[in-house]
Amino acid sequence: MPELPEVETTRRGIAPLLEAQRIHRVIVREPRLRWPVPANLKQIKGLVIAEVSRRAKYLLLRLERGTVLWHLGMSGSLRVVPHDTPPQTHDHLDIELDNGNCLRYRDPRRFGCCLYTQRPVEQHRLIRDLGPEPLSAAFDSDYLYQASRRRRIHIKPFIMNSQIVVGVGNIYANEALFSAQILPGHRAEKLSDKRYARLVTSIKSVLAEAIKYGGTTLQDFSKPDGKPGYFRNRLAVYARNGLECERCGDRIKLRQQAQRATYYCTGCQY
DNA sequence: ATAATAACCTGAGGGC
DNA sequence: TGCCCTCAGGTTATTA
Repeated sequence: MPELPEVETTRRGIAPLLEAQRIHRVIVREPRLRWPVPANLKQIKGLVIAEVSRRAKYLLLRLERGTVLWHLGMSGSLRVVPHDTPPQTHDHLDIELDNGNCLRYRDPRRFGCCLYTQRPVEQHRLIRDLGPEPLSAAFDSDYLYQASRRRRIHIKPFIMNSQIVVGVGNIYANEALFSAQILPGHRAEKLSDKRYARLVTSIKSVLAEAIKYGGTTLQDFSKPDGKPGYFRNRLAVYARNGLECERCGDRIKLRQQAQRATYYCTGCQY
């Protein structure tokens, strides 16, 4: 499900309800996630949540001691509800707070994970080798151009590689390449520095715009308040195959690329 | 080292 | 109504 805008939308929704709150207890109904929910998660009982931050698509609950790393996988979502709210199917995990609320995790496909580490989270194996944040100054055209040299991989899976840049999933890779007018099947090494400058600008603007609209709701995703994200109405190519391109009027095409649906316009992407 | 593929899961939707 | 097939927002592990 969630790409960076959906995770950031989730973070903004739950942070004010969690920060400065003390954890009352942890309830694990289904430990079989992407990685099994570890026994040490129970150790967070009694700790105060200092800050809810984000790195890539990971939500980080920074506690007074240690950090909870939370990934929503393809179908995960988080909401804050009164702790006596009856859990529904696929509500796998609750973090109850002293104030009577609980942070509830739902994830039908169980591709997400919830881990706890007391070591500096930057050194965690899931975090350590990640590329720069796409909305940071470190992600610029010079960086991306240099990273692309002697890379024969197609540009679309290249920008979806979290070691190159984080947070760009299938929806926004399609949208950013359309915005930059770059065909997704080009080899990364073939594109000029000038075209990378356009691509970097497009990635930043598409992600920032999607955050502004609260993310994209296709099926599972909803914001922590239960409402959908409205960026779906602003998608230019994703899930629009056969429809007219808003820029040139050609029909949007669909093909498979690295096992993912790729939407593009041969009229104006080149 | 890099790139392509398989795998992990459940649910929704379409065709018959 | 039900069965079978395909597909879905991610990432890691395995293979070439």
